Amino acid sequence: MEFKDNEAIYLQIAGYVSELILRGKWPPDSKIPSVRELAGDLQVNPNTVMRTYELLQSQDVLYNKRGIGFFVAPAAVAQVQAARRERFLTQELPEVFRTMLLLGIGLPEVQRRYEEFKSAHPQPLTVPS
Amino acid sequence: MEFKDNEAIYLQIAGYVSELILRGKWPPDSKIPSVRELAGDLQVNPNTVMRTYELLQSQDVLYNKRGIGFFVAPAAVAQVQAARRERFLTQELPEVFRTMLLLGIGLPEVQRRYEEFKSAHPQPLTVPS
Amino acid sequence: MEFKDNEAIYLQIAGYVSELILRGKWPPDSKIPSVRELAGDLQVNPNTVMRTYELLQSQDVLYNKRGIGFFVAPAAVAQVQAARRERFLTQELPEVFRTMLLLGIGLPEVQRRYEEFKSAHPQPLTVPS
Amino acid sequence: MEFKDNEAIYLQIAGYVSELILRGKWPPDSKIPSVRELAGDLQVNPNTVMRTYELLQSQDVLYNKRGIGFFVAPAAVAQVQAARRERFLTQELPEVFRTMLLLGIGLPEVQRRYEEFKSAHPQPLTVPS
DNA sequence: GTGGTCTAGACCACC
DNA sequence: GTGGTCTAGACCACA
Repeated sequence: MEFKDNEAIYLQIAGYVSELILRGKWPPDSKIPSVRELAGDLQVNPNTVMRTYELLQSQDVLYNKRGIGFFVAPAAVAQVQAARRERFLTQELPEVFRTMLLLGIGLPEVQRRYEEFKSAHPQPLTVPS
Repeated sequence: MEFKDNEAIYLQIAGYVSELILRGKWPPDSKIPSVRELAGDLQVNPNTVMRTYELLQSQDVLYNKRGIGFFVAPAAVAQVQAARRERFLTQELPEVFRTMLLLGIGLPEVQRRYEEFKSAHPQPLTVPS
Repeated sequence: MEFKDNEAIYLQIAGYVSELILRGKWPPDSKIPSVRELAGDLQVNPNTVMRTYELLQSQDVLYNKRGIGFFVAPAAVAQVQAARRERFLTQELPEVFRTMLLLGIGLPEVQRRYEEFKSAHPQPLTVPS
Repeated sequence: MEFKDNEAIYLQIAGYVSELILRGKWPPDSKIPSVRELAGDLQVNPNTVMRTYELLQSQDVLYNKRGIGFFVAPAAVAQVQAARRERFLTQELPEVFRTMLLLGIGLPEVQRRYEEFKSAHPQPLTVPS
């Protein structure tokens, strides 16, 4: 995994973990990789992963069994999805619209690129049924 | 001007200045406010504005005449616009599409909100003729 | 390290750092002294060193790992050397030639002094094998 | 005349004036352009030219007749030439040698370029007899 | 520990 | 008046 330079690594990992949960790769109540394991995989300091897990725990996305590990909270999917959706619709989309108007990019152009994008990324982003 | 807490002030000012240039409020080759002046207006330390101007100068958005002040680079508008557009189309839009697919939000929903947004923000983003 | 009075300290430090890299004292991908450490060694304010590192980072001579420190960019040597060579051959040398013609100083004189210089400065400028 | 950004304009003008004197374009005891005139030609603030003239006057390169103008000092040529030569041999040349060793550029290469330079710039740099 | 940002204040050269 | 540099000191997020 590559990390961008303008966002804290532990937040980028939080996004990564959230997405795995959202896509069902890490199902509810399943044990997720230990701090050290994930840290090794991602080539980061264990403290950093710890921070991610603590954050997600405080958001009720993960829970923790002492001495055993971290687990996906049952309501995590709904929880994450709702939060993500909220932010997308109220924060990100308006910002996108602002930029479109500023640059003179219209909906048709966006639409075109959307179709393009979809055909390039068939269905890897949905939850396997 | 209010500043967000999660982005460096000098970068927010850079965005602010860039947008003024992009909208034609500060035309090419015109002198822009002095470091101290803008600092006073924005209620920040002159060093902070200085940092913004240095950044924009290194990006060929501003240039400088010794002892006189900072000026808008002639190619700044095109430069800024091209860079902004490039980033939007190749970085931001795909990220938006990813999120849409992830959250199951379709184009119609986006379209609806886009119209809503446009009617709420008439034409404050274009250059006055 | 002594600093000249007619050039900004942070630029002199940049030259100093570049030369250490060029000579292989600070190899590619190696961690360089922290901002505070170098500042202490050179007896300057940390902000000043910070400025140097930022400059060199913007020139792709250094890169940075969050919370860890600054590192020599792998391509730094080639990068620095190429830029330095280019400037020397296209900017500095012609200026020297101009001066020579203006003052009536010929190549033999220069050659003589060059040999003199070399014997006074054995090989302190090459990379130790 | 174009000005570099890394040297004070009044110093660049001083170099320009010195060279004209050195080449005999402005002979000893001749009146040189007024401050305003030269400022107009060079597109700079008269204060800046004034500063140049004051500097050169303090170096006995120019002298001044109140209400009439500035004149080339009789000993100016010798004076300028000596100072220029001194600086070239003791400051500039050693620096050039340092760079050559650092970059691995030998005398033959320099010699080659010197001949090239000379043939490209026939004799425009000598004093007309 | 690391970098990153900001402030306050100073001094300077320059136009 | 302008920018440019430097210091001292503070606070913060991050690894």
